[in-house]
Amino acid sequence: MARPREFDEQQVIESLMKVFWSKGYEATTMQDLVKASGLLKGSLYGAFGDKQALYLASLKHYNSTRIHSQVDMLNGDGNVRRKITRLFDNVIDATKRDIFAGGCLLCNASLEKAVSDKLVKNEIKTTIRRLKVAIVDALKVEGVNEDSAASLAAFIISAYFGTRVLAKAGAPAAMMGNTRDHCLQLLPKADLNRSS
Amino acid sequence: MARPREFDEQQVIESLMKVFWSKGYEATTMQDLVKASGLLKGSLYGAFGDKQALYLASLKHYNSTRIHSQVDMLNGDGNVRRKITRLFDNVIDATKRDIFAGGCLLCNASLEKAVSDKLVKNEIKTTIRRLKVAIVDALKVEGVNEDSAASLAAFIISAYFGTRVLAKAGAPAAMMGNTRDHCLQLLPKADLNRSS
DNA sequence: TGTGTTTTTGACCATTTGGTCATAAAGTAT
DNA sequence: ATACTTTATGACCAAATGGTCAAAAACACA
Repeated sequence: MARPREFDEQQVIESLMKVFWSKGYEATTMQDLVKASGLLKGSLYGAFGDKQALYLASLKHYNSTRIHSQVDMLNGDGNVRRKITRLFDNVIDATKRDIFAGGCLLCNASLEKAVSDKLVKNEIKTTIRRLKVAIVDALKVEGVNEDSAASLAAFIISAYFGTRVLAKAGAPAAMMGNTRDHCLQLLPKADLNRSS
Repeated sequence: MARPREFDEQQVIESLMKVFWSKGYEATTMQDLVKASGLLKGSLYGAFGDKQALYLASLKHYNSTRIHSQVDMLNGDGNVRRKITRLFDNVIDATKRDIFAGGCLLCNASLEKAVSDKLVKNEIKTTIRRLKVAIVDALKVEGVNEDSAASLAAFIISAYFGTRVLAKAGAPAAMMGNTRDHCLQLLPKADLNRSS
């Protein structure tokens, strides 16, 4: 048909995302994105669109690679206690591994772009809804009724997001474990009927 | 001695703060600040310093006018349950009154500037510490031991910050009340000994 | 009234910003 | 080969950015 792309789209988006992740939308310049991606400005615009589109694509990429893995875990096997534990521990582990100071791009986007960019807000709401549904379902499996599950899931997400904010504000790593343990306290205890 | 200031410093800072509050640091231009304050660029620089200094001053003003009132309330009379209830309800009420979409400047600063600006990070940490100490003290009054109180206070702040993020991401107003109620579940029940 | 000091003013600046576009290059299909 | 279509390239742009500065203005004090 015509001249083919010389770059891998996913790979480029991953590199763009890292910039937005660590610097935020406004503090990121097209120069930063050009340098990080290895492409030239014209190619970036041609392939993805303007800066807002690049950000939206980056956020979607973040959600589908970083958040969706958590959703899959929540939808997988295991009891709720184990799942919520892993929800936090996955972040704790990642924090210990990297020195990366970007925090959670989903939270960052919520505070920096949700109000000013409708498409971003929509992507955020959809992703949070997915997270919530996964937690609700995991709770219902253990016999928690619909309303309690919905209420509890929203609360856990609040606590989860809050820790990501506090962590970026310089809170010690132990704080995240502390928050995790308090969330566990609110969950139904292991089903003793089933283990007997 | 010399020519006196023609403006009220607190009043100007209040107007600057509102801009940073609603737009964030990077998205705010000196033009925005000039328009909002009524001063000219030269006066702003002469009186406060550069943009970073304006932001830091705005954040400190936010903390001393918006957060410190919460700290005072926590340090005042009443049992913990009532205090934590009011901690959330004050925000819920303010949200219902204003259509203002700035969220919490302390949270915004945590995600946008804590990593890149040491002075901002310090101000944030100091303010959060004050919040935490106030909650810890309120808990200790009710007989909660030091360690439990510290752990619980940190958790409540996580939940509190998390709701502010979710709210800005478009969560319904009821979510904040839901988070409040779950926090209350973790608190010691009203001291029945004392009421008998 | 005159002197000294600080503020106010707005013109000015280099640099950077996000974004465009004509051209060249690189493929594919005939 | 040739024509056609898409991509890559980098020069280019108007506008906006944060920040400066010399001059004028406004006060306090002697």
